[in-house]
Order: sequence, then C-alpha cells, then structure tokens
Amino acid sequence: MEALDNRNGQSVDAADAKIVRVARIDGGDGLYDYAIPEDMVDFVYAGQRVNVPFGRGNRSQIAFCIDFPESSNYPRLKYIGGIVDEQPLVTEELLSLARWISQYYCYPLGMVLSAIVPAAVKKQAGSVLVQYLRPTAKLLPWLNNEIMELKEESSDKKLKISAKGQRALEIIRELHNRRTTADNNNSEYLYKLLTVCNIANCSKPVLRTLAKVGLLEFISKREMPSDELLALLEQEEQEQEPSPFNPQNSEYDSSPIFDFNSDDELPAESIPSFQLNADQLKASETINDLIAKGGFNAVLLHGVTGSGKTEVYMECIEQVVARGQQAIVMVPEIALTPQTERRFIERFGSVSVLHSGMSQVRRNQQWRQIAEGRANVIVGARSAVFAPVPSLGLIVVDEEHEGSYKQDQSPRYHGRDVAIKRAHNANISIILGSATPSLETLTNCQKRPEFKYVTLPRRVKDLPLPKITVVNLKEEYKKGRKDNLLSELLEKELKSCIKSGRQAILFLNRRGHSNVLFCPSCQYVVNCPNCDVSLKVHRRRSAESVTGKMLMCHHCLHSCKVPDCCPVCRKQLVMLSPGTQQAEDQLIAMLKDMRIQRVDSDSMKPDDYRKVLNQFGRGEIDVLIGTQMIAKGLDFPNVALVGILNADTALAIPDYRSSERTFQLISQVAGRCGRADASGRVVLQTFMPDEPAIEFACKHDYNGFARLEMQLRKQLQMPPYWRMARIIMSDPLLETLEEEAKKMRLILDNINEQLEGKLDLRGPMPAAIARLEKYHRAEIIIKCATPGPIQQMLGALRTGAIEGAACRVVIDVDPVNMS
DNA sequence: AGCACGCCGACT
DNA sequence: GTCGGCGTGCTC
Repeated sequence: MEALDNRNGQSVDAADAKIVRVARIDGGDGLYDYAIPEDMVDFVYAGQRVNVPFGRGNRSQIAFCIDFPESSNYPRLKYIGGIVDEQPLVTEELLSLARWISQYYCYPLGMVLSAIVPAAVKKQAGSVLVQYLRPTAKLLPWLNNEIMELKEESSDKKLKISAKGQRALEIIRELHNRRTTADNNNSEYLYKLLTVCNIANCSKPVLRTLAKVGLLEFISKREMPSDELLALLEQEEQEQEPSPFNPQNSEYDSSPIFDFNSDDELPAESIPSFQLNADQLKASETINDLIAKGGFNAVLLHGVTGSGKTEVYMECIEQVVARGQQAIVMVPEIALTPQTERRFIERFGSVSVLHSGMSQVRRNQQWRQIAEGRANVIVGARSAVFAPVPSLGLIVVDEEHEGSYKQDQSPRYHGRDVAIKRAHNANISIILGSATPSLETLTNCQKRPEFKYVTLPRRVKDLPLPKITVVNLKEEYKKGRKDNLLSELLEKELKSCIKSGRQAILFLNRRGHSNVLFCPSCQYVVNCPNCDVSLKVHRRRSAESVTGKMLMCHHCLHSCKVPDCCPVCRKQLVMLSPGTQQAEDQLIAMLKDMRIQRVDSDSMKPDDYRKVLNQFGRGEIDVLIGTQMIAKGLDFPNVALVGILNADTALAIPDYRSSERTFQLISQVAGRCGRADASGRVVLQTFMPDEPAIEFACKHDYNGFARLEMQLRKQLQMPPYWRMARIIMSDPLLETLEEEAKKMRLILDNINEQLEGKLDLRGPMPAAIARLEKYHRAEIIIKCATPGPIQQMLGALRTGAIEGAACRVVIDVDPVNMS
C-alpha cells in the first residue's frame, strides 16, 4: 500500500498533531519530529521506515520511526509523506540496541538502523505483487444476498454483465459467504485475483470489466510467497516438471528456492555424540544453573582447542530451546564450516544458518522466519547478533577473541560487545567461548561480578595437546635453505606423515605469490599508486601474460603487470616474503605424488571452500595449504601434522595487539591436529624463537602469556587497562587533511580542558597506512583510564565537529585493527 | 545534498 | 536602486 504524498510539505501545529520522531537513514545525527496524518495513525509503528519531506525543497527522504512523543520542541511540523514498510523492520528490542550502538560507536541512529537490517529485507527480495479484488459498496449487498439483482447507477435498469463476468461474480459471492470468523474480523474483504480467475476459469480482462462498472476494485499487495508455495516451487525445480499455474497468469515468476537448511553433500562420518565427559558436564551444569537462575550473566568458557566447547554450548541451548526461546550462536565468518552447520542442524532441527553466500531471497525469507520464531537456533557471523528473534534466551559467541567480530566499516561495532549489550538488555545469559580469551574478556572476569569464568582444561578423551617443535629459520638460512619455505624438519615430517596415510595442514598467513617486489640495488619497493602499501605479486590463474604474474594491491585491488626491471635503476627486481601461491608451487615440485590443495580467498569462492573441506574430510586431499581460512573450526581426526611456515608475520605489524594475535593464531592452528589420537605434531618455523608470544604458545601456556601481556599493557597504558578511540581523518589533498586534523586536535583539546584533562590525546599523525585509495590518512588517538570521558568527548564531537570538518572523519571506538 | 538567506560589488 | 556572485547554515 503505497500512500501517495499529497500534502507534501504542508505543516500543522504540533499541539494538534500526533507526532512521530524519526531518524533519517542518510547522514545527520539529529532526530526530527513529524506529524502523522489522521488516516495513517494506526499504521505507523516504531522500527518502520517512512518517507518524510525534508528541507526547504521538501525532497523525499527515508527515515526510521523511533518513538511517538507527546509534544515537540518545534511549533509547526510537516506531515510524513508515506509509509515505506508495511511491517516494522526492527523490534523495540533491536531499536534500543541500535540506540546504544549509535551512542557508543558515535554514528547516526538512522544509519545504524539501516545497517542492521539486511538489504534483502529492506527491498523485500523475492516478494511478489499479489493482486486482490475488493468488492465495492455497490456489490456488497448482492454478495450478502440482500439484493438479487445489480442495478445501474442512475436508472433502475438491470446492469449488463457478460456470462463470464456473471460466473466470476458468483464465485466471489461463494468465497464471500464462506469467510471464516477470522476473515470477518478483518475489516476489508479481499479476494485473490488469481484464485477467482482459476475457479471461474476466466481471464483478468473479464474482471477488469467488472471493475470498470464499479463493482470491484483492484488492489496490489507486496507479499512473500507462502512457505507451502516456496516448497512447491523447490520440489518442481527438482522434478523438472511444468508449473501447475498457467505461466501467463503466474504472478510468481521469480521462483525463489526455499531451502531452510542448505546442506551440500556432507561427509557421513563423525556423527557428534551427545555424551559429555566429566569436564563438559561440570561446565554445562554450572552455566545451565546460571541460565536457570535468570538475569544477565556473561560466562567465559575457556576451553583448550579440542576440549569440546560446542557440546557445552549445545547443552545450554537445549535448555533455552526447551523453554520455547531462541538462541543466537555467533561464529567467526571463516569458522562457519559445513561441519559446524551440520552439528547444530542435527541436534536442533529448526536451525537458521546465515552465511554470506546466501541469495537475497533466502536471506529475506530467513529473516522473516526468524522474526516469526520459527528457528530455534540462529547460527551466523557478526551480523547474526541482530537476528530479530521474538524471544531471545541465550547468546553464544564462539571464538570470542576473534578480531573479525569488529566491523571495519561504520558503524564500527564489535559483534561480541554488542552481543553482551543485547544479552544485558534482555536480561539473559551470554557464553563467550575461546581457547585463547581476549584480554578484555579476561579483565571483565576479574573485575565485573556478572562475568563468570568456566574452564575446560583438557581435550576430550584426555588427549594431549600436540607437541610443538620450533625451527629457527635463521639456522635454516645458514644451512643454505634460504629459498625453501619448508625447513628440513618440516619436509621430513610432512613426507612421513603422508606416507603413513595421515593428513597435514600447512599454514601461511600471506596470500599471493609474494608480498614485496624489491630492488636489492637501490632499495626500491614497488608500491601501489593509490595506497601507501607494497604491491603483492600474484600468479595468474590463466598464464596469458609473458611472466604469468601480476601485481595487485590488497586494499584497493589495483593491478598491473610486473615490471621487467627496477623502474629507478633498471636492475633486476627480487620477490620477497613468499605467500601461499609460492608455497603451493614449491610443494607440488617437492611432493609430486601428493594431493595438495591451496585454500585462500584468491583460490576459493565460499562454495569451493565447502567442497574442498568435504573432500579433505573424505581423505581425497593429503595436504591443505592456506591462510587464516584454515586456522579455525576445522575438526578432521586424520590430521597428524600442522606446519606453521612463518609464525612471525603478525609480529611485524606495528600494533599493540600483534603479540596477542600471534599467540592466538599459533594456538588455533596448532589445535587443528591430534584431535582423534595422541599422534599430533606441530612444526613451527620462526625467525624469532625467543619472542614470548611464540615461547608461551609452544608451551600451551595461556595463563603465562596473559599474565605477561597484561603487565605490558598496564605499563603502556593500553587496553584492556585503558580505553581507546581513534579519529581517522582522510582527504585526497594532504594539505587539507593536515589543516583539518590540526583543527580537530584543537577542538579535542578544548573538550579535554572541560573534562579536566582526563584524556590522553596523541596526534594527528599519519595512519599506519598513510594513504588508502588515493586518500591521505591521519589519525588522532584518544585514551583514558575509564570509558566515561571518552564517551563524553565523542558526544561533544558529534554535535557539529564531525560533519563540520572539510574532510572525511571516521570514529573508531575500541579499535581492533590499527591500520 | 540542496536551497534560502545575506552581504557585497557592478551595472542600468 | 537592483541584480546576481557565492559563502554559510539549516533542514522537524
């Protein structure tokens, strides 16, 4: 029902009007008050989008309805133009979560709301226009059998109706008289055009004629096809049979596929057992007691890799589902493997898995089903925290420490922290699971009484953690194995591993063929023309070019040919820092009889990834070599060897978290092996064997690492002891940027003065990547021992200073990536 | 983003 | 006087 905007720009006294407060979806921090036309009052809800006339030109803008204040600060209000969504897109619960995000992450409310509703839902992907017939007042008495004949408007003559028309009217009368009580409560009488056509065996023009003489009205409604219909369509697709609908008449031409639990040929082995060991039992009992007691609890479930955290989650979810509530399970994007999916589906049946490769139609469908409470468990990545469940009972955040929970575009929210806030608002429990908890969560456990610590100290079946052997790459260099990605030891281990019928995973956190193209003679590095980073060498899939290699920027995706020689001194260039492609080449040359598969974002679309993992599970691949993608969630019992080709890559990044990240990564990757028997081995190659992160990881000593790292953070006044926010400013012109950044610093200094100088301000200084996509970047760091003053400062900033700047300004609260 | 308002200089 | 340049600030 698209209400037309016929009082465009007209205004009314606020005192005489029903008022709605709205947040515009593009730009602007402010909320605006509008009057609701009398006839729309019953159809406007909070969480719904409306069109509003904005500005002097009254151009139409989309805005979310936020609330309905009794009075307004403005004496005269314009009327809203029309309603965009028939139903609200977000519930009150999500609305209040959005308000918190807007405030905490310093981003306009309307834009937050727009970001948390999937595009597929906003545009109602897959929905179809269904045409209905509405009997007019002229026809109703006849339908109700009050009159026997339809008369013409003015005269008393009988209305002329064709035989087909008469038949159609009789069908409508039959339908009308068969209405159920439920239909009677509905003020409108609507009959589907298609139904009438089908039963009366007539075509649309017949009914059009009846509309022309004023007996019927045509009404269009945007509707989602029913589940039954979608299921039918899916079935047809499989059977390849013609549609039972007349194709010319069919309004369902977009034939969406209903596939609630997508499931592509999963390996049949390893059915998860519901049997818990003593540790798991104890942990789940502890957590279940907290859940049963009610109220907000955050439980850190600290369990080493392979300790069976997922079984504990499921045990707790069980309880919540049994009460008729829903649980949200968040996992890092790359850990959303078919294995994970299947485990939840097998246990809980009505599970809604939200993955990135889903079609828009299915995404919309799923959102609706979730909103109707038809999924007990929702499994998904970061954005699953916004699943519109009607009765939330529990949230699980798996791999709680994962940096990818932080969104790297505005609104720059942290999925885990939003989840904690949502659980807090809903007064329910949240489980934060990890083998290597973030220092933030660890601190919360020490300081906040609502945070509980539960541990799974052993692997299931009491298997040992794999033994990690360190290879010092400096020594390998001395042995003359400079160009070998595999050390002597790793090569030997790999060969014997595969020979004995086992599988191996090799980890190298670097995409492409090599990271840097460098001139040893004049020190020139081939950089991206748009960004302040080196171009990475990539092997082309089809070797059209002479060299078969290309240069690519991992940030702006600029690509070009590899130059023949150094553009400065014309000497030969060399490739440094080998990546997965080169590792693959070397392995193939070295191990000719092995089945090797590279897994990185260059070689894999999400669908390929699933296929490869299934193949690996069936033993059709011997060695997986890849990036982050294979570090998480993989549980293959036959893996006996893990090789970490270069454990230092993360340490080289100038970021206070690099040590923590290195520890986490090694622990995660190492945990991929020895999951079924005691034979797991890890070979870790590094240039820095004495680095604490590496030493502690090799000893599987999380507590030791955490203790040391916490001390360092305290000394350096860094999170989690201190809180941090970054203001990232950027502009194509370095001059403008520097000027604006200086101005910003002055504004900040002013605010800080009012806050009694509680804040520690640094900068402006060039950002870690000083130029990105042609934009020069500078940052100002705000730090404080407590979060309050930072929030106050950002609050003061948003009234003008952000929109007022002559360059791009982005605020990053609790930054995770400092790039 | 637009669009009006305002303050200033040039021109009928 | 008045027309129009663009800089500034507001949009319920």
